Amino acid sequence: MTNHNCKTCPFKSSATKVLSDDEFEILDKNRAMVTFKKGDLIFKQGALSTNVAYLRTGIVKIHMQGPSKEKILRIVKAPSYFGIPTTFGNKINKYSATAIEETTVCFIDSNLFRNFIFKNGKFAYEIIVELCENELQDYERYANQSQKQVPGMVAERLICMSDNIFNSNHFNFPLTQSELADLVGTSRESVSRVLSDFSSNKLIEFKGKEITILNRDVLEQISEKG
Amino acid sequence: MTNHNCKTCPFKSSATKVLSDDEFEILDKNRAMVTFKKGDLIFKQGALSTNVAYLRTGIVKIHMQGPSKEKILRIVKAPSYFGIPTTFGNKINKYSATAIEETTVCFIDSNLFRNFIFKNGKFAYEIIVELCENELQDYERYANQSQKQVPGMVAERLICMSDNIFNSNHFNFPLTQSELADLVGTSRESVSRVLSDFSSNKLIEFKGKEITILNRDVLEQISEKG
DNA sequence: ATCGAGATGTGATATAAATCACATTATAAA
DNA sequence: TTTATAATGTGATTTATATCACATCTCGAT
Repeated sequence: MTNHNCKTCPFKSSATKVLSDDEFEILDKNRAMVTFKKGDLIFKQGALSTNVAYLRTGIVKIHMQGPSKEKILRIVKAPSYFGIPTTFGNKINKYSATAIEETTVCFIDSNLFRNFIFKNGKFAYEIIVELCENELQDYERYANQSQKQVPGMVAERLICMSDNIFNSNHFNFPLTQSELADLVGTSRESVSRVLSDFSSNKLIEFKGKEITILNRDVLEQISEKG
Repeated sequence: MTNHNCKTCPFKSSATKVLSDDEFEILDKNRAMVTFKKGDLIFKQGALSTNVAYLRTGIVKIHMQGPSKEKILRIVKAPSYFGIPTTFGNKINKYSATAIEETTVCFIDSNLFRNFIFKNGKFAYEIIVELCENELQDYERYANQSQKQVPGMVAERLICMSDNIFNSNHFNFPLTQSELADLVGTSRESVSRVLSDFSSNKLIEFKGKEITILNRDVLEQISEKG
C-alpha cells in the first residue's frame, strides 16, 4: 500500500479530484488504505473516531443498535465517503459500519479533512453535495418505510439492488434475509415469506443467494403500491 | 425589512457569523426576509428552487408526499437553515416546508450561497457541521421509528417537543393529531387513543392543544421500551 | 350569535405482520 | 468428512394497529 498514490488513484472521490498537487502530497502522507473482508467491522458505534472513511471499492452497511434490535440504516456502494457525520466530529460514533463484501477503505485523518474544507472551497462544496444527496435519498426511503407494507419494501430493495448496485437482473444478494429484515424494518420470517411468495409468482427466482429478477414490471408495481 | 442588516441580526446562523464585512454587504443585497403565518407553505415539493432558506424565527415542518399519504420528515426550530439539500441543487424540490407557527425566513440566492462555500472555508465548514448533525438526528429517529410501537413514538415526540423546542413541561402543541400521526407514521385515530390513554394514566394533561407533562419518568420509560 | 368545516374521541371489526415453534438446509470450522 | 452453527421455510397463533363508522367538539368566518 505504501507505493500507492492518491493522485493517480482510479477511485478518487469527486471531492479529492479538486485537490492541488500540494494537497495530494499531504493526503498521501496522512491516509491509510485498509482491506476488509465480508463481515468485518470497519468502525463501531460507541467507539471514538479520528478518521474519515472513504469506500474505495466494495459495499458497506451502516447500522446501529435500535431500541429492540439492530437497524441497518443504509447500504453504501463504492466509491463514496461513508459515515462522515459520525466520524467527522471527532466524538463517539453514533453508528457502525461493516463490510458486506470484500472492500478497500481509505482512512483520512479528520483534522486533515477539516483543513481541506477550510482551505479548499471546491473540496468543501463536493462534500456538501454528497451529504445533500444522501439526505434526499434517506428521506425518500424514510417516507416509504413508514407507509409501504412489507412486500412493497422488499420489492423496492430488490429493484434498488439490481439498479443501483449490481446493474443487472441477476446478482448475488449480499445480505442475509435477517439483514434484509433489519434494513426494511420487519421480521426475518416475513422476509422469507415474501421472497417465497415472489418466487412462486414467478417475479423472481432464487437459489441460495443468487437472485434473478424475472418480472420487473410487477415487482415495480408492488413496490409503488406498497 | 429594507433597513434590516444581516451583520447585526441577532438571529445569525453559526455559518453566517464567520462572514467578512465584504461578504455581509453582498449578503444584504441578495437576501429577502419574509414572514409566514401558521399553515403557510414556504416551498413546495415539485417546484423549482433558487433560494436557500434560513429559519430566523419560528417552527417549520418538512414534509413530502409518501406512497399513500403525507409524511412529515422533520420539525425544524429556529435558528437553522432548512431544506439545504433540496433547494441547493437548483433543481426540483424533493419535499415541502410549511410554517407551523408564525415564522420569519431569510431567502438567500443559491449562487451566492455556493460562492460563500467556495470562498469561505469556515462558512462551508459550519454548513457541513449542520448537515452532519441533522443526519445523526434523522438516523436516530429512523431506527426508533422502525422498531418502537405507537405509544413509544408518541411519548418520544412529546418529550422531544418539551425538551428541544419549548424547554418546558407545559406548552402549546403546534401540530394537529393528524399531523402528529404523519410524523410518527401511524393513523390519526391511534394518536388520539394513545393521548387519551396517557391522559387517563396521569402521564400528561391536555385541554385543546395545551399539553402538560405530568409524569416524565414513566413517559420516558414508555419511549425507551417502545 | 350562527354556521360549517375541520379536529377529535371512541367503539367495532378487519388485517398485516410479529411471534412462537420446529423442520430443513446451507456453511464454515474441526 | 464430520460436526456445529447459522440461515432459511412454513404452519399456527397472537397482537398491534389500521380502518370504518359515527358522535361530539372547537374555532374561525360570516
